[in-house]
Amino acid sequence: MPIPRPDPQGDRVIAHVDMDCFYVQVEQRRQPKLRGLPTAVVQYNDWKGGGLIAVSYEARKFGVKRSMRGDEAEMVCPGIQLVQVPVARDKADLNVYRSAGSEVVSILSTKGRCERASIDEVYLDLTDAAESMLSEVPPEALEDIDKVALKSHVLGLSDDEDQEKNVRGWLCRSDALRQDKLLACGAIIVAQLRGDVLKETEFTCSAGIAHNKMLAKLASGMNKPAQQTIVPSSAVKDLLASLPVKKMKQLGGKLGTSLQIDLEVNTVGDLLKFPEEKLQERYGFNTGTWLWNVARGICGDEVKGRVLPKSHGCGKTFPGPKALKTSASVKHWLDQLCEELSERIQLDLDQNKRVAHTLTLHARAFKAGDVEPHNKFPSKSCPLRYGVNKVQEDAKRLFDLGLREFLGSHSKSWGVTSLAVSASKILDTPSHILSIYKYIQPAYPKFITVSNGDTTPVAGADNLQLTPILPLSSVLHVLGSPFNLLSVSHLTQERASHHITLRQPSRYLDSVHPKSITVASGDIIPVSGSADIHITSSITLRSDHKTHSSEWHRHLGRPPLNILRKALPDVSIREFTYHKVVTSADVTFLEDQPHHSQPSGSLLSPLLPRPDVLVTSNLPPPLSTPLPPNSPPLTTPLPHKPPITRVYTRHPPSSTIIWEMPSSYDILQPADSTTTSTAHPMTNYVSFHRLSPELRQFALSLSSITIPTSVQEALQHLGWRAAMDEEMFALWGLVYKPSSPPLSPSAYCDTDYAGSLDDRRSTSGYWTYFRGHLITWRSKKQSVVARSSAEAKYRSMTVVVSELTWLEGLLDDLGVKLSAPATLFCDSQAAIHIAKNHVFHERTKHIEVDCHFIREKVKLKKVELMHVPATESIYKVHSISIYVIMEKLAGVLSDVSSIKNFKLCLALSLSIKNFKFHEKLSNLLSRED
DNA sequence: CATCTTGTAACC
DNA sequence: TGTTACATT
Ligand SMILES: Nc1nc2c(ncn2[C@H]2C[C@H](O)[C@@H](COP(=O)(O)OP(=O)(O)OP(=O)(O)O)O2)c(=O)[nH]1
Ligand SMILES: [Mg+2]
Ligand SMILES: [Mg+2]
Repeated sequence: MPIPRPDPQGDRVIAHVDMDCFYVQVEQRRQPKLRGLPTAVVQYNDWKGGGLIAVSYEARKFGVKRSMRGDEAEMVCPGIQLVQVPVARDKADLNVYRSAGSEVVSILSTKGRCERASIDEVYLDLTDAAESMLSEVPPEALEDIDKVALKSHVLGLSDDEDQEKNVRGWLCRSDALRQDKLLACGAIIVAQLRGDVLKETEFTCSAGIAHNKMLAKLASGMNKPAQQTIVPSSAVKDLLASLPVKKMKQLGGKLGTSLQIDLEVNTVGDLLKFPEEKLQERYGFNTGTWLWNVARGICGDEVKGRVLPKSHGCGKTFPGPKALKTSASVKHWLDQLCEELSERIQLDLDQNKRVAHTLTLHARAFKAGDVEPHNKFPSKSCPLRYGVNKVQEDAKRLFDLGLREFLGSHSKSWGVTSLAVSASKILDTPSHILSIYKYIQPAYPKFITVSNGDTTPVAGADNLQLTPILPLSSVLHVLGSPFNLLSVSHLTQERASHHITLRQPSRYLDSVHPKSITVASGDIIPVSGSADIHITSSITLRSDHKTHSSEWHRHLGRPPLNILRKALPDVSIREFTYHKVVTSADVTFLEDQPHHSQPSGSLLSPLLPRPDVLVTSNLPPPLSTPLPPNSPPLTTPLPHKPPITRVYTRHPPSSTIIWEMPSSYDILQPADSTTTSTAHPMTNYVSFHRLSPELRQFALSLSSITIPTSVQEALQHLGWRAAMDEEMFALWGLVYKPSSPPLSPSAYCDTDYAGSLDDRRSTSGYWTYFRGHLITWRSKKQSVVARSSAEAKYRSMTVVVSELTWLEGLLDDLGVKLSAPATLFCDSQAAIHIAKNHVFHERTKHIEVDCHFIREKVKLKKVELMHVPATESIYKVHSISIYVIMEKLAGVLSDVSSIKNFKLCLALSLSIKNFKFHEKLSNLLSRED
């Protein structure tokens, strides 16, 4: 239930976007011949043709409804195309819809705060975008308005013969209320976004544009498919007066029924006559207030800036005779569910750097002979430990715990009718903890004997994570080999989610000329016509369809390209599309310990009959025909190989890297588990409680001067405002040289060594710029205890270097030739010294690897290190973490993910930090007196 | 015990 | 921490 609150600002511009018959569109994109046909997506189909969960608009005309049985749908709509939901591990696998949803979100989240409300819908807060549009290019000044926008429905606007002209008139009215003008701007922005979505994903959607979430949601459903509806304030009263209560979100269930039956309220308007107190009395304070507001079209619920899910779950029902009656069958299904869940949280970790902290088990069960089941199977939860086996083990334990409670003293037989596991309390994680492992290559043999007896050189090794697209089933163990192998097709797909740029000349060979087993590394390189295909004459392109850059960037967890484009107004950016490219040069192995098959085969699914790709130690001749310009990606499947007689077995994974986390990983635990965390997860790593006693004392002693609690508050105070201006100038003015900004990225890194005296781990942050534009930023707690501030600083530099390397790679992809090496600003001469010099103090394994990495870069002139004197005010090595301050502000600001807010927040944080620094100084001085 | 799966949020 | 409602039911 939304928190009742009066509308904070009545002129927000909120949009709700909902995909049209979403799963159907996803399937139609996969099988274009289904387009235009009556189609439905059906889940399982052995029993009565399965259940429908999405229905195309063509099929709806025949009366086909969601939740119908497949058989029934075929009766009312002969010839209906029924597409089955993918199945994995004998259960529905919704990942393809999840990632299609993410594709859409990555486009819709570019114009304002975006809340992913379900797999196919988002709320957008377009207030800022609409206001800048109104002040810069108001609709009335536009000569040409997006056709999509002209097709908007405007509630309360009388019909006209030329409806488009009519709508244009409404959108461009110069004497309209400011509120309506803002909505008009919002509608134009939404029209643009919907056009982008269609262009980039081939999906259509519908949208509602209004002043709050409730009305926007209502509107998005009023005209479907592929349309948008605007709700001006003036239309709200009439709209609600005739709206059946059940149509309103949250009133479709019991509460709505109670309104109808107990209060004889049939339309939302009918609610108007009930005083707030009456509603509160009957339905509780919060719900009562909410209802009272709903009747008036008021909804202060804010658009949360959240595009990732807060939990992952998977479950399965075992209806009727399928009920599970033995502990072994429960274990089997729990294992399946946990395997899927593990893959999904691992993917979240890889892609989003988030860690789930709670595992919950839900089940439904009955007792034999129980007619009136009086108790339910209780849900149980426990801390989540990463690793498939551990999740499985814990889930089973939770089940057994629940079962004992469910059965009580009875020892009757039972049946389980549903099982579900979920992972929740997902927190953001320091970004580079895992990346350290990338640079620690396990020792691997120089040669390997493969299944046909050949000896072949090993070109390289790598660590990979199991993911949905790189599942256990693609991991092969070769008898006699100390390594396990991956199939190239799976590996390629896996690699598609990592950006690996081929810079060095490598050997490539064609998988059409295989000779012996090994595994190739997959890669992504940009392809523009034929321009980039010169890397080798023997590349095999494998891609089912072109993948748009936006999708790659989402995979890469990167900010949208438009930020970068903004930085390059005068540079023509090459349009490009990424294709998946398979190269088969480097041998990639997984795991440094071989695993052997287990005699009891429940974990072993069918063996892969043969390896996918064969590679020889000798380069085969290059492809005789180079790929022609603009050739479409080859979709040829890998060629059929003769069966190989060697036995391959699979094994449970043990490569889950999080197991190998240093024990310091537990710093991610919330400082105080009873504290409710704020919306901003940083509080879980850096928080007031975690400060040393001295620092805590100090922070508390600052009460004499009011420290602003929000950016807004600070902006109103002249002193703070001036301080922020100064910081803003220092941060952005310093870098930005409008006359001729250098074509090279730069970055700053900062470390608060003493910011965490209690655990001696440093917090570091970085921000990267390109021509004065902030491109990426992050702050995190370092995972390793540093021995000196120089080392702490040095560590944060290695992180930012990898970020710069990425940025350079991206710019290169975009065809931007850099005019100078990237610059890394750092305030620690000592750290720069470490980076520039080959000799330095003995280090742990971790830092040796890191150091090596950064020194290579410096040597290669990829990065230039610059010392920024502390007086330049960007970096002052204070003992107060600006992240502690930022975290507090961020809690209030609620959205540090937008660049504008981030800048303001950072500037204010630095101001506060400076202030505290001076306070501390004067404290120290006075004490010395 | 045959509408399945999965996500959010409030309340306790 | 566990339960319930709602969405899409
Ligand atoms: N498993 C399951 N999935 C559902 C159910 N209802 C909807 N979904 C899935 C399939 C839908 O395509 C997707 C989005 O739901 P919507 O309510 O937005 O409906 P849909 O997009 O299909 O049609 P629409 O054009 O929005 O009316 O969510 C359901 O009852 N069970
Ligand atoms: Mg939809
Ligand atoms: Mg929807």
